[in-house]
Amino acid sequence: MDGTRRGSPGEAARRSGATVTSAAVNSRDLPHPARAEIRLEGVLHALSDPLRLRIVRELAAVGDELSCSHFDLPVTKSTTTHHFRVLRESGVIQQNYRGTAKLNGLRKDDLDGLFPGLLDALLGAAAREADRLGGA
Amino acid sequence: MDGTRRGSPGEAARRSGATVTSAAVNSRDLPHPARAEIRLEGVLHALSDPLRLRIVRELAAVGDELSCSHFDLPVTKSTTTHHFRVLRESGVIQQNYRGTAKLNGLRKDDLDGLFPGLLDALLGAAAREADRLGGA
DNA sequence: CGCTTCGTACGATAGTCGTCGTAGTACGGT
DNA sequence: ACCGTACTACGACGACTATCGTACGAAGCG
Repeated sequence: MDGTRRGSPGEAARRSGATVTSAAVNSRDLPHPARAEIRLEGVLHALSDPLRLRIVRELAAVGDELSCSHFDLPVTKSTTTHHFRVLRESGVIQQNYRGTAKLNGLRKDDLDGLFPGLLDALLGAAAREADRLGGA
Repeated sequence: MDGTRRGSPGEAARRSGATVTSAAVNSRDLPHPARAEIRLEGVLHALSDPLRLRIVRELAAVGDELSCSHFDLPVTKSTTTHHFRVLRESGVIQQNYRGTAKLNGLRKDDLDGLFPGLLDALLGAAAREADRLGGA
């Protein structure tokens, strides 16, 4: 599977919103791929994991940013961090530190810009499958 | 990643559609997952490999069944077989022996039935990305 | 029948992935 | 200053994956 070298430091240091409410504490910056850096294969791979798909679905349902600790996943903290990192590095979500918490938000605009209709189709498919399998 | 252990030989030996275009020479039968057995995560995982995505794209573009040897992939025969198997076992394609050749066809009906709009969105996204990246 | 073509099966190997535990860093409250 | 909370980093481990090479089976053609 090739590999989106995560090493490259600089770049992609822009926050979209600027968080005007308070002082915008961006002491720690996290490396995000720029929109043009997002690869379809990476997105599909990120979403091919049940845990990650679940995270994305919840994020989409809420429509807002959620902290990592908000999710009640059946894995340890380390693993959770790992999954969020995969999602961030593939360009599916964006993460910003907010004090001690880290807020995760879907990069819906970027995804829709690159692949119109894909995210909705994916989310719809996931909802359908959850309904189909969970409808016991 | 768990799930779908392919190791077990027997099992899942049902063809769903049967899709009998012609005389259907089914001397050697290949195990396909039934429509209800297809899992979104499996499909996404299958499509997250560049080689396999390319195969599916070509299959969709032609709209017909193609033999394995039709594809000119930068890997050996063994690896090609492997990729086609992953695609078949995830429910993305169906394979039928036709004399010495093996015809591969997209399971568009099943996929559309399970996840309406997903395949088209995926194909569209792949086309867009190919255009974006290959537009050098 | 022998030979070629098409594809499979069976290792083998190197790399990636998901998972964990432990230790560590950053921020905020008391 | 101290401690708790939130998340990370690193190392490890087992499982899976992509790739290969070689050997094999099945269908068709001379």
